[in-house]
Amino acid sequence: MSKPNKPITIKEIARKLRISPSTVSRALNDHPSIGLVTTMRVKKLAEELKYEPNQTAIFFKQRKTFTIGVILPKLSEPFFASAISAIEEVAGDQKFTVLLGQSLDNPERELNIINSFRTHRVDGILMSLGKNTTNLDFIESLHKYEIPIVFFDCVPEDVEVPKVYCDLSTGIQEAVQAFAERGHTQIALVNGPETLNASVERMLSFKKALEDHGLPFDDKYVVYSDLSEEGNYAAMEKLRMLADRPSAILAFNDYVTLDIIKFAKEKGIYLGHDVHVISFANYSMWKYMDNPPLGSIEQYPAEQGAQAAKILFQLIDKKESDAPIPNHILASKLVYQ
Amino acid sequence: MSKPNKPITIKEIARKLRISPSTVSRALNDHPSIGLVTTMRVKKLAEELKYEPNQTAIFFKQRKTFTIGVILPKLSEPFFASAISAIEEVAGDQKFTVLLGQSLDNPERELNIINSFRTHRVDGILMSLGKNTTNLDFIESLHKYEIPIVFFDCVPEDVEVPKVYCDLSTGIQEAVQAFAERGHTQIALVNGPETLNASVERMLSFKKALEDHGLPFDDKYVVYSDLSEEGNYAAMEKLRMLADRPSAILAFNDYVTLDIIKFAKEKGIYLGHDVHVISFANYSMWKYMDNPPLGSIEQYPAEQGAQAAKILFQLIDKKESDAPIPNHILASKLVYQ
DNA sequence: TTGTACGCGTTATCAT
DNA sequence: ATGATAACGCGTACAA
Repeated sequence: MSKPNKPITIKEIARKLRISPSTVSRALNDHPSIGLVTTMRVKKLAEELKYEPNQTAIFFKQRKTFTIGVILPKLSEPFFASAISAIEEVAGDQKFTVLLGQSLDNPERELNIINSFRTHRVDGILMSLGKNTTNLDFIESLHKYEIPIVFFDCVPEDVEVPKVYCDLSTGIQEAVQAFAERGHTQIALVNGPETLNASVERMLSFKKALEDHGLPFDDKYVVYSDLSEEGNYAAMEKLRMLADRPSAILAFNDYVTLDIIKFAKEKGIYLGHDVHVISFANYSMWKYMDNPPLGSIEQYPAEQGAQAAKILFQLIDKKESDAPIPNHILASKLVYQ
Repeated sequence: MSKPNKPITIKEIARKLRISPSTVSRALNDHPSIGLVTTMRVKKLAEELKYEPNQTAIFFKQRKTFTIGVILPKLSEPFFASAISAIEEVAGDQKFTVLLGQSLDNPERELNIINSFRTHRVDGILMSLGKNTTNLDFIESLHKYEIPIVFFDCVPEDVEVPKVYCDLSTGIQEAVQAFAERGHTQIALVNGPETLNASVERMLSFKKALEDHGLPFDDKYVVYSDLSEEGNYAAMEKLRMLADRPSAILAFNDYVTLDIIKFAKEKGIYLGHDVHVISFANYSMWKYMDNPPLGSIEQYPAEQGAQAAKILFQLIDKKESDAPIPNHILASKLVYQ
C-alpha cells in the first residue's frame, strides 16, 4: 500500500542492492553473463518494489516505439470498425499498440495525422485512403523517413506500395452469374461517383462479367450517384424512367441498397419480385429485413485489416527493403442472404 | 530531395550555426531571452533541414506523452465506434493521440491493456467496462500511479470515480408514457442478464415508470435473456406462452429487438399491430425496415465519449485532485422511428 | 543574450 | 560475472 509517487527506477534497485545499474538492467533482461544469484536477487527486489520499466526511456533509447498508426476515413463506419478491431487484435499479439486517426475523407486531415504519427515516431502506418485524396507525395516522404506504410481497402493505384485489397471482379462475376442463372438479361449498375476508383473498378468488372456470360452491355443501365440519398434516388429515378426497366440491380454498396429499398417501397416496386438487388459489403442486418437483397458481395474488412497488419509487422521486423513489395489481394465473394 | 537517414537533431543545427544546442532549443521554443536575429537564423535552418523534434525524447524528458488510452469492449460495436470516433476528434483538438484497446468483455484482457497503457505512460485513460468485470482494484492502482481515468457508458457503481453515462430512467419514462398514451396496459420488459447493472437499472426504472403512470407491475412481464439469439428467443417464448400476452415490449437493446422482429415474423406475430416494441440505442437502419419498432431510447455514444474525453483532459491539466469528482449524466431520450 | 553542464532511465561497449 | 562510462535528444538551472 506504499505510494510510489516517483516510479521505481533501475538506479534505485541498484543502490539498494549495492550493485551497478547495468547489472540490474542485465539481470532483468536475463542476460546470460549475470550470475543466477544476482539475477534472482534483482528480480525479487524489482517485484517487491513493483518496478515497471519506463517505456518512454526505452522507446527513446531504442528508437522504436512499438506503436503503429492507423488512418482511415471514419471509425463509425461498420466496415472500418471491423477492420480496426482486427488490426488491434493482431497488433496486441505482437505487443504493439495502435494509434488512431480518422481522416473524415479530408486530405488535409490525412496529412496532419501522418505528421502527428511521424513526430510520435510510430514504427509503421496502416492506411485506407479517403475518397478525396489525390496527392500521394506523403508516401515518398514516409519512405525517406523509413516508416513503412501498408494500404488496405482503399489503396492507391499505379503506385508501388504494399497494399491489401479485395478484388471485386470475382464477386461481381458471381453476382452476374447469379442473375443470369435466374434469367435476368437487363442488369443495371447503380454506381458511385465516376471519379472514384471504386466506381471505375466496379464498372469494368461489371462489363466484363456481362460479356463473360454472353449478356449485352448497355450504357443506359449504368447510372451514377454521389452516394447521397438524393443522388441515389436520382439514379434510381433514371432507371425507373427507362422504357425497358432492368430486372436486376448491382448496387454500389449497402447504403445505396438501403436507399434503393426505400425508393422501391415508396414507388410501389416490389423488391425480390419486380427487381432483384445485389450489393457490396455484408450487413448482418439483412437477415432481419422482410425483403432483403438477393445477396451482397463480401469484402472481408477484418481479414483485410489483419492481413495488412501482418504485412506491416513483417516490414517493421526486417529492415531489408530489397524484398519484393508485398501485396495481398483477397477474392470478394457473393454471399446470399 | 536529401535523404535524412538520421533525423536532424538540435545538435546538428547548433553545430552548423556554430552556436550551442541550448540556444537552438530556446530559439525553437520562442524563448524570450534569445535575440530575434538568432531566433530567425535558427528557425530558417531548421526549416531548411526539415528538423522535426524527437517526440520520444520530449516525452521522456517531460514525463508526459500527450497520449490517452481508450479501453472498450468491442470496436466493431456501432455504439463504441461512434464513441471512439468522437473521442478521437476531441483528443485531436487537444493535440493528443489515442491508444486503443478492446477488452472483448474479458477482464483479463482489460488488465493487460491497462498495464500496457501504464507502461506506455499514457497521460490518462478512458474506459467503458466489459460485462464480466467484477474486480475494480485497478482503479486504486491507477490512482497510485496518478493516472486519471474517466469511465463512460458502462461505469462502475458505488465507486467514487469520474464517470459519464446516460440516465436510462428519462428515456424509459418516455417509452412507458408513449405506450400508455396508446392504451397499452400490459407492457413487458425483455431484459438482459440479471447480473448486469444495465439490466437492474432498466428493471428499476421500468417499474418506477409503470407506477408513475398508474400501471400495474407484474413480474411475469419481465423476462431475462443472456442476449444470445437462443436466449432472446427463449425469453420471447415465455411471453408468448402467457395467457394474456403483452401488447407492448421494451427491449434491452437493438440486437434483442432484431431477434424479437425475427421471432415475431416466424411466429406470425404482426409487429406494430399485435405487439409494439421500443428498444435502446438508435440504429439508422430502422428507417429502412418495413416494420420498425415504435422508437428507441437514444444513449448518445458520441456525446458520452466527447464529454468523457473533455473531463479527462481537465483532470490531466490540473493536477489538483482536491476538486470534487466530476460526473456527467446525460438524459436518455425516446426517439421515434 | 548566450553558453555550460546536467539529468531524464535505459542499455551497449569496453574494461576489469 | 560485474562495473564504469557514454550515449540517445532535449530542456533548463546556473553561470557568464
